[in-house]
Amino acid sequence: MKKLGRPIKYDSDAALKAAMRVFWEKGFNNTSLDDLVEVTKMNRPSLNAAFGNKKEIYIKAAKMFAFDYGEKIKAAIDNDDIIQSISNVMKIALDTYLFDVDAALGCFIISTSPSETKEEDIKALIKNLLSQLDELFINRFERAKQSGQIIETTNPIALGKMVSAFIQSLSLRVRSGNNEKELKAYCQEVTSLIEQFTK
Amino acid sequence: MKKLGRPIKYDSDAALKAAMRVFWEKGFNNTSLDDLVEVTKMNRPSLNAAFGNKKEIYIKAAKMFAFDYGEKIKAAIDNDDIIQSISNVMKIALDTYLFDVDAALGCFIISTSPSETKEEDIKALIKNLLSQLDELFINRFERAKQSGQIIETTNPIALGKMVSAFIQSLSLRVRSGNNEKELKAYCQEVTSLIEQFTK
DNA sequence: GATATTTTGTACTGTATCGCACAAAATAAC
DNA sequence: GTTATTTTGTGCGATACAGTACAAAATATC
Repeated sequence: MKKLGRPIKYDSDAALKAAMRVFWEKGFNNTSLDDLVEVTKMNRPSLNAAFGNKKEIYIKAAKMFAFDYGEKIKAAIDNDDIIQSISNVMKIALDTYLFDVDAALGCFIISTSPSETKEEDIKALIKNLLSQLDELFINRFERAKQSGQIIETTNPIALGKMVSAFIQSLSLRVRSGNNEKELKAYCQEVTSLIEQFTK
Repeated sequence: MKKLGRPIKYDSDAALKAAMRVFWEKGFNNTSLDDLVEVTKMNRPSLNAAFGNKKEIYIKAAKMFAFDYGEKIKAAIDNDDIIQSISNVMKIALDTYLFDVDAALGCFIISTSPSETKEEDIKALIKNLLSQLDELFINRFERAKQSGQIIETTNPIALGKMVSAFIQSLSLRVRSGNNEKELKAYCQEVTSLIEQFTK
């Protein structure tokens, strides 16, 4: 059954993706509604009807990023060998942060949210991201310890938070303009360090 | 010899500190010149004459933060015992990031610069901070290895970048609203992890 | 074909903002 | 005391921006 009234012209999902891309590059404040109108190919009232005001669009974009990113990380971490698992994660993170050839944007949230922490709901985005990353890696290292891949004296929680920190630092390194060669070497160093904890 | 003309009313150093405080809390874009006028107790033309335009004020504030922070870290790292050394650094970092009781602002640069990377000179602030932190910790771990405190098979570079990453993550954790208890526990975990690399 | 309903597109309103102009004030030099 | 010089303080001008009002357009229902 079709909807009454004039049909919608825009592709809601593609529009949000495009909005995400601008926010990701320019941040919340440096992105204007005019920018959003341009990249989404929507007009201002439609933007508002579809996603709410500017802050609400930003938050929807951030959540979209976090969800997609989370799915990719979960897929990458799913490997029985702990070293391969972490190595895959670092690779996916770097791919995501580099986004495409021209744009080295880092993590959407780490790059754009901390300057907006006056807004409690934006502040919460960071906290959620960090705790999700922590939990993901901690679980993975607990599994690795149970399967005997990690030496007994190490704390899976500490290891998990270590990888979490490395991945956050990677975002900053990407965003601040490190070149791809440096970044790949960095990921390699992380993996090597974790090998020290394996049997 | 006194200067010609009407005497300057403001305290240049105190004004820049006050400006730094606002930028630190609100970020570059959410801080208005009116805010700066208010906290510095200077008028707009004086602000401009003393520090340049808004972006130049921000950069001067960021450099002031980085310098002061660097000095504090260098003082804290100066301890013959590597564990005590890193423990001191984490404590100083947390103190700096918490700033005072009411304000949990994180690192000035990590909290406010990444959203402004369209400006190359602001982007450079991040890169400089990260490489300074890296270098500081790498040097420290190299010394620790030479003095036989660190086990031979570990790479001082990897350890240095690990602490660097932890300290950056700490900033994000502070900024996103983790409470002091959680944060202190986090610092403790970092220290414990490093003990795994000591003899 | 007429009517109701929903989206579109334009244009506007009100506000916040930055940087600067200009005269008054305060001091040193003469 | 007069003049030159520098800072102060007020206020302006120009711009950018977010959100919305309103009429036109496009479709479903009757």
